[in-house]
Amino acid sequence: MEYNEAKEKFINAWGSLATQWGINRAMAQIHALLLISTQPLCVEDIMEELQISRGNVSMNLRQLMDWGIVYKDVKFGERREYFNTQKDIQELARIIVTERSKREIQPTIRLLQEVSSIKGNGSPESNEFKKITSEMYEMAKAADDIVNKVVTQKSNWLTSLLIKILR
Amino acid sequence: MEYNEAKEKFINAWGSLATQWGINRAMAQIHALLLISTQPLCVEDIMEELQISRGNVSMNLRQLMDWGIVYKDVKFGERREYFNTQKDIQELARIIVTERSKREIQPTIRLLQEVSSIKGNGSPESNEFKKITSEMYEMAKAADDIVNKVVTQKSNWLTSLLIKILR
DNA sequence: TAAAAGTTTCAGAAATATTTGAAATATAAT
DNA sequence: ATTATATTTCAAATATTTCTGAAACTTTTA
Repeated sequence: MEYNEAKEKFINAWGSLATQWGINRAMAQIHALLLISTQPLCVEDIMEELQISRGNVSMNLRQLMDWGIVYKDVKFGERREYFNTQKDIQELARIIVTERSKREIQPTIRLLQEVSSIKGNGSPESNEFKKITSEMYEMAKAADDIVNKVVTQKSNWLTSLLIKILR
Repeated sequence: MEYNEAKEKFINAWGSLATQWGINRAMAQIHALLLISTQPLCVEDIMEELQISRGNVSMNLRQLMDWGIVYKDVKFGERREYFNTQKDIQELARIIVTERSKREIQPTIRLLQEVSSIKGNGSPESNEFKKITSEMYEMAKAADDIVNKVVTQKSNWLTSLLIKILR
C-alpha cells in the first residue's frame, strides 16, 4: 500500500469506526488528520483535505478543544489560527478515557443512585427494580473507581495496568 | 419517588444514555425492561409497555440475542415466545465488554495493523504516519490484552480487578 | 476608522438512522 | 389440509443528526 492510499484509508475508516462509538464522523476525521500531520493545520487546510465545509470544521474543532485533545497553536506574525493535537498517544488515550467517564459513567451513576433509592411499595416488581438498579449502581461505581485510579496515574498508565493485571 | 415513576424514568434515561454509547434507544429500552421485569415477557408485553411497533421489537430482540444478553424462554403449553435477559449484572457486564471488544477494538486493531505496516516513501509525512499509527496499534493491542485478561476471569471479575489496582 | 482577513453561528438542506405496518413466512392446532 | 396464531422481513415513512453556506461577528492592519 502507498502512503497516500494508507492515509486516505486510515482517515476514512477512522471516521466510520467513530460512528460506532457514538462520535461523529467529521470530528473523528479532523482529529485523525491532525494526528498524522507533521505540522499544525489551519481551517482551510482541513476543509481542503477532507472536503468539508468551513462551518463543519469550525464546529468540530471547537468540540475537540472542549474534549481537551486539540489546541490552538499561534504562529508568530501569522493572522490565521493553526490547530494541533496531543501527539502522545498514551496521554491522548488517558484524556479520552477521563472525558468519556465524565460524560457517560457519571450521569449513569447519578441516574442509578436516584432510581435505586426509591422508597418502594413492597410489591415483587418494586423489589426487583430496587435490587437490579442497586446492583447496577454498585457495578457502575466500581467501574468508575477503576477508571479513576488507572487514569490519575499519569505516564505509562496502560502498561502499568497491564503489568498489574498479569501478576 | 414512586415505583412507577422511577421505572419510567429509568427506562427513558437508559434509552437516552445508550444513544451516547452508540446503541439504539429501543434496543436499550427493551433490555432495561427485561432486566427489571419479574418474569419473561412476550413481544406483545414489550410493545405495550414501550409503545413501539411489533417490527421494532422483533428486530431489536434479535440484536439483543446476537449480543448474547437476551434468551428465548419457552413456556410449556404456550405457543408464544417469551424473552428473558441475563440477570447477573457482573456477568451481563462481562458479556457486553467482551462483545464490544470483539465488535470495536478488534476491527480497529486490524486497521491500525494494516496501515502502520506500509512500506513508506521516506518523506517526513510518511514517517510520521507510520510512527503515529504504530503507536496507536501498540496501544490498541495493550487495551485488548487487558480486556481479554480481565474478562476471561469469570466471576467477580470487576471486584478482583479493583483489588489488583488498589494494591 | 474603514477595509481586510479571519472565525463563529445557525437556519435550512441533506444524509443517516430508526421505526412502522403490512405482507410474507413459519409453526401449531384442528 | 386448512385455519389460526405468532414471528420476521423490508420498503416506505418518520425522526434525528450532521452539514452547508452565507450572514454576523471579531480581530488585525493600513
